[in-house]
Amino acid sequence: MDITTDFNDRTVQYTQLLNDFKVLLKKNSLKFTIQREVILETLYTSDEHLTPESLHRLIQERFPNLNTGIATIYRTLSLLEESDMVTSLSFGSQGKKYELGAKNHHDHMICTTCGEITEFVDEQIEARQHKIAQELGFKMADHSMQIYGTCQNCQNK
Amino acid sequence: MDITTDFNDRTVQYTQLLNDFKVLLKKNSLKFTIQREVILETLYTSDEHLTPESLHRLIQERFPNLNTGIATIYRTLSLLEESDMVTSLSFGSQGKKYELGAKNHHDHMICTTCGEITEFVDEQIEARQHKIAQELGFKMADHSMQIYGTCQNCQNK
DNA sequence: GTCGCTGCAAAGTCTTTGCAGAGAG
DNA sequence: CTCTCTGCAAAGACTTTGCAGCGAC
Repeated sequence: MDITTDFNDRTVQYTQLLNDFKVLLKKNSLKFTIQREVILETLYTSDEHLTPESLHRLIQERFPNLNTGIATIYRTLSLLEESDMVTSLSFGSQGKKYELGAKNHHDHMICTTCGEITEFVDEQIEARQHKIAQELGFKMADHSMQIYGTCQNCQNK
Repeated sequence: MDITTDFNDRTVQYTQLLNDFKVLLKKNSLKFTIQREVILETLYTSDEHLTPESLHRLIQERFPNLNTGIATIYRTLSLLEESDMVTSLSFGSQGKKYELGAKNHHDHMICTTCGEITEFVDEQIEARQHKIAQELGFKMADHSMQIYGTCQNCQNK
């Protein structure tokens, strides 16, 4: 794949995302602040699934003079989750982790030894899920699937 | 199906479960107490997915003179979860819910309006999950899948 | 200028822990 | 008898909230 194209795609995607966010804010008479942008941007930049705390730490590192409070992280994550711009994932005692929902839909394979999360999608499963919801009379809004196990790395240790 | 057989099946199942629990305790030099039995038995009896708090309330109602403390509920649930006798399910801000793992494996369809949980199993999905784990080099230990939506009841309101 | 937003610290909630007496093995 | 359990209350961890000043619009 051509690198320039790839870069452009990524840029366009973030611009798009940021724009969606601004529209969302305006629609609800909310304000676009530097803290909110930084949170969205950091979620976008990071490939990790972040806890409120790790997101906070990351933002403090990247923008030390902004001095963002943890309360703002919580408030913004709630806002983003309510608006379906981010989704959260919680498992075990490791707490709640957040990721941008704007990325393509995918499921998660979680290593219970090291905590690593691998993403995947399977069309067959997606199709069955829709069918099952229909059969049970549910109006399906969303779904999540996690497979737990030991990753290749940890198996070798 | 014959009712007597059904009753026997259920009885045997619980006896079996209780026995597994006793073996587990003995193996770890832990003691079999009335509180632990009551917790296991209440989990078995209840068809619901219980939070520590609702389990506690239920036990207080069923055995008022036992005066079981919430700390014991937490301690026993952790013990049971570590030993894979119960599994937990967490979603949204509604906290963590527990269910006996001894029941047959199944996935969950969750109504985000009323919180109702419906169980289901789909062989095709089960099979694909194993295949995917294998392809990604994971040694699969467990998995969970949730479909979120609106149940028939809530759609009609 | 107005009104929502932010950081701070205090307050909540949920869960875990220390302890002294009770109870299982 | 010994050593684990239990209930209680205190401590912790995580999250939310009230407030006064700040900043977007």
